[in-house]
Amino acid sequence: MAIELALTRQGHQVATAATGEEALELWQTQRPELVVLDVMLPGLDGFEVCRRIRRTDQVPIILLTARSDDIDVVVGLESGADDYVVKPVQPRVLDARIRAVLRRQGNGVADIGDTAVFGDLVIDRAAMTVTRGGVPISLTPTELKLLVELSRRPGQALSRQQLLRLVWDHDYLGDSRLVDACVQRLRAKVELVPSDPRLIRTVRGIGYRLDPPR
Amino acid sequence: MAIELALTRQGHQVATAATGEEALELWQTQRPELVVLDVMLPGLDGFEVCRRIRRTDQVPIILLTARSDDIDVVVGLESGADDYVVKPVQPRVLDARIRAVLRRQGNGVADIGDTAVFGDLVIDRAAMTVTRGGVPISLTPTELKLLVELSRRPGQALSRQQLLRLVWDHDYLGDSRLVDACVQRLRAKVELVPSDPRLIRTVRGIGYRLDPPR
DNA sequence: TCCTCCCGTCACAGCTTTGCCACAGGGGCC
DNA sequence: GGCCCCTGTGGCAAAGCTGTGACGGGAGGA
Repeated sequence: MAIELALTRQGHQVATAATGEEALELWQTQRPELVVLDVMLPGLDGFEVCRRIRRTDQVPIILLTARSDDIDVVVGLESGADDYVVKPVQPRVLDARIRAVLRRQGNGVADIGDTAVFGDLVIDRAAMTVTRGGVPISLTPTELKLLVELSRRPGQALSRQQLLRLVWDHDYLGDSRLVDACVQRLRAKVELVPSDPRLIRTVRGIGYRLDPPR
Repeated sequence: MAIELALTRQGHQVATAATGEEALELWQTQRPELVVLDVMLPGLDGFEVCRRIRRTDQVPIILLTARSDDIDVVVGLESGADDYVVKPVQPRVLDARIRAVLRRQGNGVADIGDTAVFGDLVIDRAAMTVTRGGVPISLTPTELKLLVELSRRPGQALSRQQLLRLVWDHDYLGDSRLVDACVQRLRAKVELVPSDPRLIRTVRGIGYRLDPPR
């Protein structure tokens, strides 16, 4: 069938079933990475196959069908399918949808969300946690905010005034050791050798910069 | 807009942006569970917004558009979107697709279907029950809602304001001990040692976070 | 070499933030 | 109508964070 050919061309390994029962058997024996199911199958229809697979397995399922009724889409998705595609479909569209589903599947556990990595320093901006070599570092709110702002602009020198505005949210114009003091406290917790900072570098006459390693 | 209304009716909490820039800002401040993006936006278009969000965040994104060109679908999905829906769309179809994407998103550690597991704490969001070590814990409606919202974003720090919006549904700007009080009551029931919380962690200067164990 | 800024460092006092508690109003259920 | 549970508020104390000013050292320029 045309779809099988197209998927094979796109580099997927494909096994095909002619009936719903056959599909279930294939799924059990082959344990595929992803299932593409036509709804109109002899024997068990696609919805039913989908539901049976879902009873025990979280394998990604894409329903494929010529029926484009809204109600079918809803029923299909509520049977546990991950996507519902209406035929006719361009091979590359199907491929894109397959990859979207697989992509989502891929990062199930170690979800690298809003995270920045500098050497062995990991800044998780979603959890608002910082670890070095996997060991959590306890930072105060201001230190954390400062580090986050620096990490948003890696390798870019930020003036004290910019930092005051970003972190402290006030336009200080006078001379102040405020930023320096906070940077010092941050270095004490974050740098391996605080007296020889490798991450938070001083830019003389300007301010500070968070260096990406190497 | 019609879609917002429909989604609200379906029980979702909705925040709307008029431009791409606004969307990015909303995403950053509100940390939604899912983003629905129209491709045709003034300013940055949906593809670009999608790509920018994807640089740092794995939040589910559904692209919504009147353009049904195959190439658009492919471009959209390759921008990192999880689904691509062509307008006009029936509200319940959109809802089904939203729920499919959310279901697919293996949220955190041992999230089976609508159940979240944190150590020996099991939150069944379908049954709206919570057990610890198999023993049911009786929570008040507000406590339950708070725990559910936290469990939907495991490991992510949520500000008091975000929690007020999610759980209490009001935009409080002033200082309030409301969230703290509820967290304290929740901890008393949920934590093994309430004075040394392991699940609901305080993020000083921010708010709270539900930690996935280890 | 010397001088001049600029930056690192430190300690402390004030203040913000949070945990905890008690209480009263209100809503729901009998 | 009465009772009970839930919920929001205010207060209090403790913990911990933060900003400031002074001082010394070091880097860079003359």
